[in-house]
Amino acid sequence: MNIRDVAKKAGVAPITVSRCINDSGYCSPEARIRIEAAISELGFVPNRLASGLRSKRTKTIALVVTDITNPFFTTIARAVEDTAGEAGYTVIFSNTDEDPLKEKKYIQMLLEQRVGGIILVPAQSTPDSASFIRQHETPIVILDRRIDNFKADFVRCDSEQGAYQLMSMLLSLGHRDIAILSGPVGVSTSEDRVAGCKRAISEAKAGNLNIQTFYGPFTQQSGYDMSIKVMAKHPRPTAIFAANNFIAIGALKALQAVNVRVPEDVAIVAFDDLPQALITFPFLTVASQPAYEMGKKAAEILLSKLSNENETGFQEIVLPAEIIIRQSSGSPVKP
Amino acid sequence: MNIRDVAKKAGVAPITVSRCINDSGYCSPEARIRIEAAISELGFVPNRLASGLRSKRTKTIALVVTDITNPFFTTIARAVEDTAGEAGYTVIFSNTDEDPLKEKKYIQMLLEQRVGGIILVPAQSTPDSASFIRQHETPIVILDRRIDNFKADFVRCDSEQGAYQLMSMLLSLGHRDIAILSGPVGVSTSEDRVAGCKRAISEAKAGNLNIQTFYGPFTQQSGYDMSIKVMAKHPRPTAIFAANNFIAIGALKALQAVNVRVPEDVAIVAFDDLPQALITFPFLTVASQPAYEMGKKAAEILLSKLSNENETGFQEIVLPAEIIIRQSSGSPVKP
DNA sequence: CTGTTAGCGCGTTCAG
DNA sequence: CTGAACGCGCTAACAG
Repeated sequence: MNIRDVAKKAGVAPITVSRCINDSGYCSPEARIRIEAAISELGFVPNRLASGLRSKRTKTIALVVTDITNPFFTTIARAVEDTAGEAGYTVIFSNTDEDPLKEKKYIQMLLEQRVGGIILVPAQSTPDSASFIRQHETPIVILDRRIDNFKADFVRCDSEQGAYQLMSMLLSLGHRDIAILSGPVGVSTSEDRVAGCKRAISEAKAGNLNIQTFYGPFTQQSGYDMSIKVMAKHPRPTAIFAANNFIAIGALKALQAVNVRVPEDVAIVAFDDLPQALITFPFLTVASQPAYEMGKKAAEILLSKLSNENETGFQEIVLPAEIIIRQSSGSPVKP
Repeated sequence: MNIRDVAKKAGVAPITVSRCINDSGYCSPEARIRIEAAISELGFVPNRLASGLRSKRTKTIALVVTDITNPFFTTIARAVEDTAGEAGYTVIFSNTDEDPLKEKKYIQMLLEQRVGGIILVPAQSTPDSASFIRQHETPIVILDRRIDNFKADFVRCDSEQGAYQLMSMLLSLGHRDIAILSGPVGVSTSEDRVAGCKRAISEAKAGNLNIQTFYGPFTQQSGYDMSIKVMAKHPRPTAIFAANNFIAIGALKALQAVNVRVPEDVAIVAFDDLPQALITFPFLTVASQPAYEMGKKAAEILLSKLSNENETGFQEIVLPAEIIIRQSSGSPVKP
């Protein structure tokens, strides 16, 4: 079953069917009616493989993230899918588990499928994967995390500023012994958040500051382990900055395990909010990232690259984090 | 750049390159070495569009779910991707938002792409979408929810039994006024869970039972709204059965809003657990579905259909729900 | 065990 | 504005 069968049935040439299906070129209204009738009568489904092979363009894009179980990325995935779906694109999601090897393998697969473009949350800040994509003339948008020495469209949240605000809050509440539970070294969001904290600290000019910084994966386990370690220290910190949602939850569980009250004994602030649909009692004071907008913006940029080939240079979109004050910081709650 | 270029460089025939890349047919070790050298030297990436067009098989499957923001489906997505990825398959995820029209649109797109097979969580129990897929000779595995009058491979959790156990627990704890906050009518998981409740109720043979059943979408908002309504009734229920995780969270928020304590004033049990990575203080007594195993099993069945064409009829895999007793039911917590 | 030939279904190109 | 011919890159079928 192909467009020739449809053409025969509708009494037109195959190419007319093609133009009708793809809205490329003119197709007379009466021909369109006969063609559509033939299509539904035959149950014809156009073959995008053949179409893509011939035209060297596919209506498929890919989103590569590092952890699909993190609601932050789930929300991004949804945004990308909504945006791309409206434009008639299919989205392939891939999950790298922060593993550069898995990332490389998936990118290879995506290029083999000739996806039209890729939105990449890089597992590491080296440009290998992104360069590989670009070598194959596939448009790319970098999302969430920076890649060193690589010029590209880039959508991210202002991690530095969000962390700065959270840390400033802790300092203004009088905390002097603070633990920073960061994400992994070599990931820009980790580093920006630590940098934001450091800026707040240096601007505070407070005396007797005791700031400890720990690095580990963006996981609950890591947050738990780092917190247990932290709580054994003397002097014990009176506040914790958690670099993402999973680390924060790990920290809360650890403090619960060692019978430390939040926020009475130790205050906690965190980067990344959790979706309200999943949380019964919102408790954490957070810098919330506009995940949906980030995904939407990334998809829009990619789609515009795919329609207009006019290269207008690269853009960097930086969206602000929103500070949401709740109980965990021990700070006065907004009315 | 194509396999002919590679073949020329390696001094073999194009078909030999093809056989080497796909491990189909024999390729001498020395040829393989020369071919691999040529591939990496040229930066060649095989074109799966052409391959799929010719061979009428693609290394791509699709997973269609109704709500990608629900961790239950996220976990399934991850399982499918892990399983398929190992076998060299790419997965396309689609999200229907419980909308049959969106479902139809996505399935059309997937068939156009000639995916090798589809794992479908149907938005409704009518066989339209599934029949459409089968008409196009694409293997299909139904996941989570039953489709009426349609024979197919089917992987699900035993909703009836899980609900039966939860409801039995409430009854044995002495509750007589119970509200069932169900999912939508016409979705088999909803109906099975209500049926399980009803079986427990009829077996209990308790007197003075006052059971009210409400139906609504599987969302937090619906859980909230139904709970507010329920709490205004006289006599007020002393226990709530929530048909999924989102409904349960909505119920908890509603009870909090009207100053009803859980479990002291009202006990709550729910279907679906929430991932531990997202929850600080696990509180809900639940029937937990083996989401990862469900996704894995569905993917395995689909992949086996794709490799062996030997039709051995259809299988229905029913995995048990696990009852996890926590505080919300007011029942004695397991040691 | 390897190579040759032909064609998958479509869209580009150029002619009518 | 519509149609005919060709070829995209690959592999099935068959030959050597």
